[in-house]
Amino acid sequence: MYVTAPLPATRTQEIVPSKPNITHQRTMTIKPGKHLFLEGDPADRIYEVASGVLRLTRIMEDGRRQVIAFGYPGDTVGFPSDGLYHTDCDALMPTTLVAHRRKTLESGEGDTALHQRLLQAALREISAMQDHFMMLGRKSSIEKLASFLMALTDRVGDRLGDFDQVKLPMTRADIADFLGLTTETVSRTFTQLRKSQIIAIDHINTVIILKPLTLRCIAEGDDNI
Amino acid sequence: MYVTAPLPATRTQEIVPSKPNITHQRTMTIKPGKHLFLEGDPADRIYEVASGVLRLTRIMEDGRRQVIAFGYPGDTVGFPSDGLYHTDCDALMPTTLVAHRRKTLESGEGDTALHQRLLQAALREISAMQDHFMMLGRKSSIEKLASFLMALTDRVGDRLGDFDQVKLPMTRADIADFLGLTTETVSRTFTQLRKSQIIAIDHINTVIILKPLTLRCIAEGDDNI
DNA sequence: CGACGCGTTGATATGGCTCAAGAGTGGTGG
DNA sequence: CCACCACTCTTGAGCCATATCAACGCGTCG
Repeated sequence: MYVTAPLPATRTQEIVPSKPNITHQRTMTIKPGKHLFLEGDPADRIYEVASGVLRLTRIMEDGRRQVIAFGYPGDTVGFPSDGLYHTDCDALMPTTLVAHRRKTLESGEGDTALHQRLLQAALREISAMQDHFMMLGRKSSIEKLASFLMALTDRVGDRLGDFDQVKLPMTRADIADFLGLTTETVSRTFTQLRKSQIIAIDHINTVIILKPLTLRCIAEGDDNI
Repeated sequence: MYVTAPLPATRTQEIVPSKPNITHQRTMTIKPGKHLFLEGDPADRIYEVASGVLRLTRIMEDGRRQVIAFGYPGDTVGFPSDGLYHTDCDALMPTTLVAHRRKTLESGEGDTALHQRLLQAALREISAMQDHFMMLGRKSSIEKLASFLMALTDRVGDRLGDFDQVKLPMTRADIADFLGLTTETVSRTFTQLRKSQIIAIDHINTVIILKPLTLRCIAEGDDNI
């Protein structure tokens, strides 16, 4: 049903260590389309994204897909539960990661400061997911897309004169599966925002936010523009 | 819009300490309808539910509500992010709690075993929320309700001869706001499951699962009954 | 050049929402 | 003990937002 087919599992063998000769290997690179881990894999590592973008997904047997999150630089992915990963994770572009032992999070042995950082990342993750709930459960398609664009712009947007600009490394299908919509609805909603002069679209994957305040109002559900 | 109005804030003053004379107060009781904390409150405590049921909610300005989770015995609520709570929390019935200092989770000073337990609870929470995402974003109303009933039955159901039985301490509106539906749709879906002889309903708030396997299939999206 | 993947747009279908009415259910006070 | 009231739940009718099905354009790659 969903265009983006579950890819055949190509995993760790595809990960290219950046500094192959150091004993305590921690930094690595992953190529677009390659999986960092799959749902059900033993979760021995937790990863901090240094550059690039990751995609965390869950897939039902019949192919329905939910994008749980996109992992941007500064994000931490791969939190274990019962020692396993509970999502698939792959890269949307060449992505560099710093890997940490699961023990660093779970027992705190060794690097206390790192343990703290990973723990805080887990707590932020819980908070971010709560936002996402409201979006999935209670917002209209235009509110969903506006929320998504605002969140991404706040996080990784660029100032462009009077406007904001944000690059979208993911496909419309990814956005749809993140927001609980179809690609068609996402596309129509982009068009609607574009025709309302709230955004402009440059080469499909770059969005210019012409009216950030208006977009934020839409995201919050202020229907009186 | 939603029937259950945001209640006036009645908070900690309503919490009844069970053992008022002990210095290191940790166990407490909260009455139905009373708030344990509100979104934006400083998050100085993390709570383990010992008995009863809590409700974690988020509310938009226009009244749209999302139930983030129900807190059953064994669950931990109140994970802080930036030192604040990010949901409201109130009780659906008389509920007893064990309170822990935020520091116990964050710094791990003192009780290492407890620190471990709270950390694991946070990781389980992340995993549980990922399930919830799939439900909110990609499931039909009947799949949502079936998932909800199965999860609750697995967690707190009773064996009743050949059947399973589960009590629902929350209203239809709560279930609707948890599943991203309306009360009418929840009610109609209950009726549909009842007419299909998959469940029976006893006094509104007790559900008997007549065909657990069928219900589980529906929850997973196996449409071929 | 042809094939494919992705995005857009159009036409139509439909699942869940909205609005409305009525049927339990429980609590309260006379 | 009953009458009343407030609240929740259920059911019906109609509608609307989004899904579905389909066609096509565009860019990329072999």
